[in-house]
Amino acid sequence: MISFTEENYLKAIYKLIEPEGEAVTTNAIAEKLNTKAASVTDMLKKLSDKKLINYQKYQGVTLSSKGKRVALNITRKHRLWEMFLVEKLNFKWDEVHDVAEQLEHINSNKLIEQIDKFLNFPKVDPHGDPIPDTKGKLNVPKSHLLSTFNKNDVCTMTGVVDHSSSFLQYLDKSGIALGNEIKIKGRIEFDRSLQIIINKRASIFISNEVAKNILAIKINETSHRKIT
Amino acid sequence: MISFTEENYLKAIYKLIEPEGEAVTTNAIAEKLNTKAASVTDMLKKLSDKKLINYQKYQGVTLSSKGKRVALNITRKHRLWEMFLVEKLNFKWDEVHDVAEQLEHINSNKLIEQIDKFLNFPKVDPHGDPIPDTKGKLNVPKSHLLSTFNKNDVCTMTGVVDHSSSFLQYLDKSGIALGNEIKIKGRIEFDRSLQIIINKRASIFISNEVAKNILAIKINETSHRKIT
DNA sequence: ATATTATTTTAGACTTCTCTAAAATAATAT
DNA sequence: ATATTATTTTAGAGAAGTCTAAAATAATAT
Repeated sequence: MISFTEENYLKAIYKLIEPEGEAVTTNAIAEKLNTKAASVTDMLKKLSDKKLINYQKYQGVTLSSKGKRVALNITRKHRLWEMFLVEKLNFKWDEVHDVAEQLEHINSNKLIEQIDKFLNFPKVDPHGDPIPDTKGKLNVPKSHLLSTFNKNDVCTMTGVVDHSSSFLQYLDKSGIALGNEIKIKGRIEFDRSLQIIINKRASIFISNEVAKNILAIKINETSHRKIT
Repeated sequence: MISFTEENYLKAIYKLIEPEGEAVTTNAIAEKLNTKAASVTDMLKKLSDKKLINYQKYQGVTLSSKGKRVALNITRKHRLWEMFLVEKLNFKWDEVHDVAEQLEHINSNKLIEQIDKFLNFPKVDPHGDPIPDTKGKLNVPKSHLLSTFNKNDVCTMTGVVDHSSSFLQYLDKSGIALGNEIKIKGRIEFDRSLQIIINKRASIFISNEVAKNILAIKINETSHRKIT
């Protein structure tokens, strides 16, 4: 049996490992879960005893395959519930996180599979994050930061990096949404802000900071992206 | 803040009080929650300190108005979730209880109000139990045990007393469902079983034990019920 | 009315998860 | 290479909820 708290630790560890694949530190986990390093160490021992993580004192943590399966399953439930809230219950994409955080711990296979079916088996959640399948497979083309595209590139917005309500609400106000076509009109050298055209109509400026938090996939073939 | 466990105690107390309105004993609560009397006593002190119940040593428990409000709110959530599972996710009425038991503790006003709206504001759950409104009001005509009706009475089935899957599955097999018209054809003196006609078509026999677990409302005006 | 039985409460201990403070280890700076 | 700093772990204790065994109270039977 895996407790509510253990599930949260595994999910946090998964999220911290995901981007780079490197072992995660005690402090990083403590910060993510708003708890103290000492509490984390206690829990790491427990998770290690249960073979859910690979852990050696002072050496950081990775997930075992068993732990990864659990983490992906919670992520699957979280993202399906977010989708449900937005698609069926009129929630906005900046309102779903806290509720999904609770719903993800509901334990019923039939329930989550029926939700999946009810939503017609979505591949991504309302923020564009991929929904793992029952086996934990993620099957979505890889996106890139909008900040790495070049002048005249045309792309489709596929996701966000920052999930905070303030950022999501800013995007709403600016008329930037998942699925939009975004064309890079140019970059202002002064502050590295980008001029973009949304859906061939609205032309707006976004800061480089914003561009670094938008994910997209290129449509045309003008040239290659550069690192920022 | 009311914990998960406290919510469960309040709900259990509410359910035990409901039928007769009498103070509830420590042992009754312990049995309902599959726990020990000593644990119950501890929790009763805590709930009493929080003014959620009226409790004096050895004298049994009733709910305070605050406690009743909490209990009704959980009941509301439980029954709305049951309805959701049956109406939208293809659950059978004998499958919903355990999942709803988890879902009822999800804390989000917006969520439960949207579920209510999504279901078009149902008045009763899949077992015919009334769903309290946001204020805790129950607004459904009072039903009676099928065992208390008389020969030639015609009634509509409105609910069940026993909620066990085995009983619900028995009703399914016998073709007895909520909303059915039931006519009392007669009573067999030998074992007090009833012969009934369902929806003017199927004629079957049910034991008095079964009749005591079916709730109904009379349609015609033949005569008056007697106690069993 | 008192003895017996049943119920309820108290006392003390255990589990899970948390914390603070101190000790141990690792990383960094000169 | 060693001193300083930062990170991590250990030790010990607290809160919530549970348990068993024993004590206190209430109910019942004669």
